[in-house]
Amino acid sequence: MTTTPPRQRTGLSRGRVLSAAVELADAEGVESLTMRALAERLGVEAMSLYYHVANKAALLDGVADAVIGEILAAVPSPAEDEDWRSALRERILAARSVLLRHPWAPLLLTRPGAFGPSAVLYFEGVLGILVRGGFSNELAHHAIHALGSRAIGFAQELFTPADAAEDVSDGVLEQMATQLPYLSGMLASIVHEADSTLGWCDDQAEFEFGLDALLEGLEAARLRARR
Amino acid sequence: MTTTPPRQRTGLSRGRVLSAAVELADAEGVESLTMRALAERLGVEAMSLYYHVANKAALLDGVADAVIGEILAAVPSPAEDEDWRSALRERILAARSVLLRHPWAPLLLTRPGAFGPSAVLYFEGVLGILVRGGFSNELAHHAIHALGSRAIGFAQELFTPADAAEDVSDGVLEQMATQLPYLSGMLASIVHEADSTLGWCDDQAEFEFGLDALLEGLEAARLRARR
DNA sequence: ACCTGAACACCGTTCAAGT
DNA sequence: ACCTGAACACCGTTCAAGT
Repeated sequence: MTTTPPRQRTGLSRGRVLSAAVELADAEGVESLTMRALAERLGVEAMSLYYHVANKAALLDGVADAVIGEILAAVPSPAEDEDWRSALRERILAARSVLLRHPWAPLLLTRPGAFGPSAVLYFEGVLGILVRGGFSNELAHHAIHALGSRAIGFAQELFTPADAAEDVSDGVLEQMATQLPYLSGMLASIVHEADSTLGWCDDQAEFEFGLDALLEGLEAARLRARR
Repeated sequence: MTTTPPRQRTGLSRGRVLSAAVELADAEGVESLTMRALAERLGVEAMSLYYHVANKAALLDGVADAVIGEILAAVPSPAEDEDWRSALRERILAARSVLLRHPWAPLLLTRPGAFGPSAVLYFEGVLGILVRGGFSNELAHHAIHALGSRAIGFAQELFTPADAAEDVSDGVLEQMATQLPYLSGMLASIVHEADSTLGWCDDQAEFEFGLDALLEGLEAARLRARR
C-alpha cells in the first residue's frame, strides 16, 4: 500500500467546486475563472468538474448564489423595535460589506440565471422588513424593484470622473470650460472639497447618499398610500 | 478591367466597424459579437479589424460609447421654463427608450472602460439640468452617483419573481407559505393585481416608480441644503 | 459513481508578408 | 496606408473510456 500524497482526498463535490471558484475569483479575478484553472486549483482534471456542475453557466450561477449565501450569513436579524428604514439600511450595508470583499461579484449577480435559492431567502428578509414596516404587498414589490441592485449592496455606475481626472491636471480644465461648462465647474468644486482626500469620490459615502435618498422617497410613497 | 462585386468598396473605418458591431449585437446578441463574426459581416478578414481598433476591449468600449451617442441624438433639450425634476425625468426616459432597442447595452455600459466622450456629453447635460435647477456642484455630484445606471436609463436588478412564477402554478405556494411567508404572500397579492396582465412585472412602470422615488429623495435633499 | 485523455470547434491575438 | 494568411495559446465542451 502506497500512501497518497498530502493532497485532499475527499473527492469533489458541488460545494467544494463552488468555494474553490470563489477563492480563485478573489485571488486572480473572474476573467481567470476558467474550467481548466479551477480544475488545476482542485488538483483534478478539467472534465471532472462537469460531473458536479452542468456547464460553465451553471458554475457561475452557483458562484453567484454562494456569494449571496455569504451575505445571508453576515446580515443581522432586525431588532424587534427597529423601524423599517434603519433595519433595511443596516441589512443592505451589511450586504455591501460582503460584496466589497468580492469586487467581481456584481458582474455575476447581474447575469440572468443568478437568482438562486439564497437570493430567495435574502429577498424574503427584505420583504419582511418592508411589510412589517407598513408596506402593502404591492408597494413592497415596487420598492424592491426600485432598490434594484442596491437591495443587495451595490450600485452600477458608469459615471467615473476619476478617469477624466488625469487629463485635468494641466490646463485642460480651462479648455473644457467653454465646451463643458457644468462638468468643469463641478470638477473644480470637487477638487476643493476637503473630505475627498483619497481619489475623487468616496464610494461608501456615495452609496449611502443614494440609498438614503431612495429610502426617503419610498417612505413618502408609503405615507401617501396609507393616506 | 473587371467590375468589382456589388459589395461596398469604401474600405473600413472605425465608424463602420462600430456600427456594424451594433447591428451584429442587435441581430445575434453580444455573445455572437466576435472579431471573426464581425469581420465576416463586413466582408473582410478578421485581422483587418485590428487596424481600426486596438483589440476587442477597445471595440466593446467603442460600441458602448456609440450607444450613448445614439442616446444623445434622441434626448430632448429641456424647455426654458421646465423644472429640473421633469426635465431630468424626460431625459432619462428618452435614454431608456434607446436602450430598449439594445438589450445587450447595459452589459457593455457597466464595463470599466465604457465611459467615453459621448458619456461625457451626456452627463454634462444631466449636470446642467441639476445645477440650473438649484443644486450646488457638490450636491449635483452626489445626485449623479445616486442615480447610478438609472441616469442613462436602466436599472440593474436580480430580483426576478417571474423565474419563480413557473413553480407556483401547482400547490407549491401553499408549501412555500410556512418557509417564505412574506414572498408567498406577495406573490399571491400580485397575481390578483389587475394591471399585471402580461408577465409579472411591468418593467417600464417599475423603472418609473424607482426613478420617481429617487427624484423625490433628491428634491428633499436639495431643499434641505438650501435651508 | 466518479474521474480521465484525447479530440473538436471556436476564441483573441502575433507576426511577417502582401499590395 | 491598409489588408491578409498562417500560426499560437487558450477556451468550453463531446465522447468513449477507464476505475
